[in-house]
Formats: sequence, C-alpha cells, structure tokens
Amino acid sequence: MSKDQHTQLCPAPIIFNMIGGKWKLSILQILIFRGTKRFGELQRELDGITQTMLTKQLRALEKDGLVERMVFAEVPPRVEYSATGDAMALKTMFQTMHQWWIDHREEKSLEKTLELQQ
Amino acid sequence: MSKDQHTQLCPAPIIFNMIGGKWKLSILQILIFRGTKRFGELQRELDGITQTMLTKQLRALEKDGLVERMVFAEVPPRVEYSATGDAMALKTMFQTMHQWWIDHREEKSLEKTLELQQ
DNA sequence: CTGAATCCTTGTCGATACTG
DNA sequence: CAGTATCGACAAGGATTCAG
Repeated sequence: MSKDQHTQLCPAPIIFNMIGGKWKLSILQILIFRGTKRFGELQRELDGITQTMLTKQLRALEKDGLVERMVFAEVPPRVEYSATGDAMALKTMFQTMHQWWIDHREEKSLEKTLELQQ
Repeated sequence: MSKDQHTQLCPAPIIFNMIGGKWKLSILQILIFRGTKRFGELQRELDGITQTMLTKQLRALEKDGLVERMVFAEVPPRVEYSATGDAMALKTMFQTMHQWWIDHREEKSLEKTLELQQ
C-alpha cells in the first residue's frame, strides 16, 4: 500500500476534466434540472455561447457518456439533448458542493460584510 | 421563484474556479490527506511541476482560504503549507466524486472490456 | 531552500462565414 | 435549425534565469 494510493485512485481530476471548462457545467445543469432541450433552446438559455462552442461542448459531453443526442429526421431538422443516468447521478455531487458552500463560504462573506461595517 | 433559481444559487462554477486547473486539485489532496508539507516536499510529490507553477497555485489557494502558509525565520529558509479547515471539509466532496466514479464509471470500463472480449 | 521576473509555448475560447 | 470550417485573441501553463 503505497502512500500514493489515494491520489492514484481518486477520480477527481478526471471528473474535473469531464465537466470543467466554461460551459459544460451550465449545460449539464440545464439538462439535469430542466430536462431535455433542443440545440436552439440550449443556446438561448446559455446566453452568449456561440454555435461553435455549444457543438464542441455537447460533443465532448456525449463522448463521456453524460449527454445523449437524439436526431429526428424532420424538416426543419430537430436535435434533442438530454442528460444520461450517469449525469443525473451527479446531482449528489452538486448538492455536496452546495452544502460545502453554505457551511464554509457564505458565513465568510457575511463575516467580511460585518467587519466592513464596524 | 424563477426557473433559474437553482443555477443562480449553485456554487459549482465558483468552486471549479477555486480548485480547478492542472495542479490545484493534486496540491489540495496532498495537503488534506497527507498533512502539512514543505515547499520542496510538495514539488517532489507533484512530479513535474516547476517552482514557478507551484508558487502561483499555492498563492491562489491561499488567497481563497484553502491553504495556510507558515514561514519560519531560519537558515536555510523553511516554509510549510497546510490545508485550512475549509479545505479539509472538501473531503466529503472528494468522497462523493469517488463514489460516483465507482457507481457509474468503473462498471462501464468493465462492460467495455467484456464487450471487447466477445 | 524558497521564491520572483521574464519570456515563450500551448490550449481554450470565440467571431465569422458557409452548408444540408 | 443545426450544424462545420477557419482564423484570431487571449489565458493558462511552462522553461529559464536571477535573488534573499
């Protein structure tokens, strides 16, 4: 049992690579908490993302099995994206982060505010 | 209660900014799970990081209140870094990620292996 | 030993134009 | 509507050198 055991087994860096970056987290949250969306809907709700970027991020998420892409053979074309079961299971992680923020960060901001008021 | 409520309150993007990047996660894990380390010890255990990068990452983590820096007025100079209470509380997050990985990723690798064997 | 300062490389992000 | 292709801007990462 080497002393590196934990770091080697820890998937945190891999997970951060999968859902890190400027847009992936927002995309996932929309699909997880609001359900299936079309390409255009996603683009509107993400406020500022370009088609190029949205396509690239969705492809990356799909490749990692977090997003499912469904193409409908219609005119005009329709493509829907949804969170996979694996992605839905990330809710727990979001909640853990949320709790950590409440317990160890919000109070800090409050303390600072109080200090400034003195 | 707008439909944007969750996204707006969610601290995930902020947390990702604080501990994301190529090295911060590894630095935190060493300090959290193995305890206080000197600058040189960290550099050796991080395998490949340069002095410049290690300094920059440590400064950023210190600024966010996740790492504490203690300078000893000795010759030769000695500087020790340790995880703060806030950082220690991130253990839960690491465990959540670890569990998600076990439940939703390891089996996938196994499935793929089995598919390839058929 | 622990760092600061400088310069350089790489990767991410994004604007624009074009297509089935 | 939902993309692809190309090019440029910028930030993150890294190598090297110098210093207390």
